[in-house]
Amino acid sequence: MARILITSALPYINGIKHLGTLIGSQLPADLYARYNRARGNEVLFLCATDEHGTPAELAAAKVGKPVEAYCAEMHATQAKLAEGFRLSFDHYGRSSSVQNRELTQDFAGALAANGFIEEVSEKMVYSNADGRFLPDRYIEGTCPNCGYDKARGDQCESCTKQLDPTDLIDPRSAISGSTDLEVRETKHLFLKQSAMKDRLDAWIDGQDGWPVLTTSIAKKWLHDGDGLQDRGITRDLDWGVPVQKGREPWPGMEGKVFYVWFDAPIEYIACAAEWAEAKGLDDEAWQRWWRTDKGAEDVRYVQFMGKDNVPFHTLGFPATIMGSGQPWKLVDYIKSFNYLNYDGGQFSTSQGRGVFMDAALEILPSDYWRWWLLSHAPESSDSEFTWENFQAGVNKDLADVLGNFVSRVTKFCRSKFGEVVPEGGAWGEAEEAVLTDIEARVKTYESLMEAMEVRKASQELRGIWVAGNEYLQAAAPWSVFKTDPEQAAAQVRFALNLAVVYAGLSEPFIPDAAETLRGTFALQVIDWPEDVRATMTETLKPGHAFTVPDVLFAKITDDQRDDWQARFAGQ
RNA sequence: GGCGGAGUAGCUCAGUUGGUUAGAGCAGCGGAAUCAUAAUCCGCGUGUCGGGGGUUCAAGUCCCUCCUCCGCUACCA
Repeated sequence: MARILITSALPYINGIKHLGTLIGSQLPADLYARYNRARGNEVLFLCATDEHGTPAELAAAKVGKPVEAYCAEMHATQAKLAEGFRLSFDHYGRSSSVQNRELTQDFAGALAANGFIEEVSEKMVYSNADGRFLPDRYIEGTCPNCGYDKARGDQCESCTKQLDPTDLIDPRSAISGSTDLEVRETKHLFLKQSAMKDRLDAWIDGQDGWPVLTTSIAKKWLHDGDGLQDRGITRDLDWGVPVQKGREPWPGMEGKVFYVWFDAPIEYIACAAEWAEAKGLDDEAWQRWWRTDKGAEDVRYVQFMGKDNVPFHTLGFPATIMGSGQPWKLVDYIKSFNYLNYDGGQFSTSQGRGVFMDAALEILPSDYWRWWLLSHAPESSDSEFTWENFQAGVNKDLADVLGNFVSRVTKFCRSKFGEVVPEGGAWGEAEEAVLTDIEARVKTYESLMEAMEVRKASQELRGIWVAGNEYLQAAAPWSVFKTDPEQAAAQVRFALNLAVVYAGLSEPFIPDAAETLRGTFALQVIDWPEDVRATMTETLKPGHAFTVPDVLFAKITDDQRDDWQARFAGQ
């Protein structure tokens, strides 16, 4: 039994995430976690909210709440939505946890002790009206290049020229609009990533079979320009992990916090500690997942994330671990995703454009979203959500192919034999042929799931569903029944057991439907069909009672589709 | 500007290290069946594989060049 540690990129706390975020990390991570559990592997699946930083402070201020309270509320909201989408986290933690605070401070202390921390004095823009230092992009002004009057301090969106905040003409705070700005000297800690460049480079080179997207982004950062740059890991903010050298104060860094991208990945580790605490387990319980000196040597660690997160997971976090000199587990495989676009453009939080997690669950059950998103996961390039494609995909795959298969066989059985698995007859060549076909397909499906080929796995699963309809069409028990009821009984028995196999195979994609089928067939549990033939012969035996289910997946109508398309268009 | 990804049938996409007449699903057309959510099953695809040039016995697949779309570009996360 393998041990697999799975983490999904941490969703940021400042609001409800859209479907692109969901398919970019959490959903495929959940698919992989569910699959591995079903195959009997020991899984620890972790995710958490990323809570620190300026955007959280601003979002809290906007609704007039203390940032701690705001984060607590939003965490609860996101946790509830995650549950709604059936994301099977073993623990959904918070980067603001005590565990993460201490671990982050410990890492910084270890890095400093090993000479990987440098103190650098910088000039930053300070807003007197806001009472805070402003990150570059929170400074607005007129672009010296093109005259655009809403250029940001990091880049002008109009002419795309990269800027320094001091380049801007008539700079003002993007938060308050105040022009009472000044440049102040401030000291920050930098992580000397450049000193670990060769080590990181060799580590990336040593990885086998990582997605091109993952390695190409890492390589770009390693070799672009002057190579990997050192990175500031502290900020002049109130909300974050206070800068400390382990348990000791850090002279000269009073009042500063660590940068979110320093403490957020560490939360992957801290989250395991939170999990242990929540479960009433001791430290060894989580350390065996994370400390290679305490049992994590044989753990396979897989991370899921969108492409924007790749640099921090391939370079920043590994540098933090390597530089600590401590035996923490490094990631074994990074599955990265491109972006999901919405109906010809991008999802936009500010414009309310696209479908967000809360709205999605209000209009349709999670299985619909899970199936369509996973079967269209942006693996090789950005992909696009359109209502037409969504409607067509869901109706065809879930309602027509899978749902209707279950419906036709259970209803036919009820009308001829009652709500009980019929006895009599025996399987013949036709059934043998289908069995052989399904067995081969299941093997393919399993290897695709293991390779995290999400789209291809969904296609193979669909093919397995189609095989059931093909069988029924060819066997035609409704015709056979007229002359040979026993033979028809055997055919129906075969098809009913096929539905059980489908429930097991489909659970990672559509857990609610799998659960419905479990109830339908009055089974305690539906396991993964390790041996399809055995499952088919030993699960639903003659005389086993079942209940004809309601429609498994109602179809999306054209009216609904048009209505939603208009509703989520934004602006 | 730099870097990366993509450009294959009306739509969404597959196409291993170059090798038989370039594939799948959806949509469309024809047929079968009528158990089923008018649901299923079978059959039907002459597409300049973005343009051009090159290497090769052979290129969607390698090289060069150009075009288009998208992303990233390190202080939003």
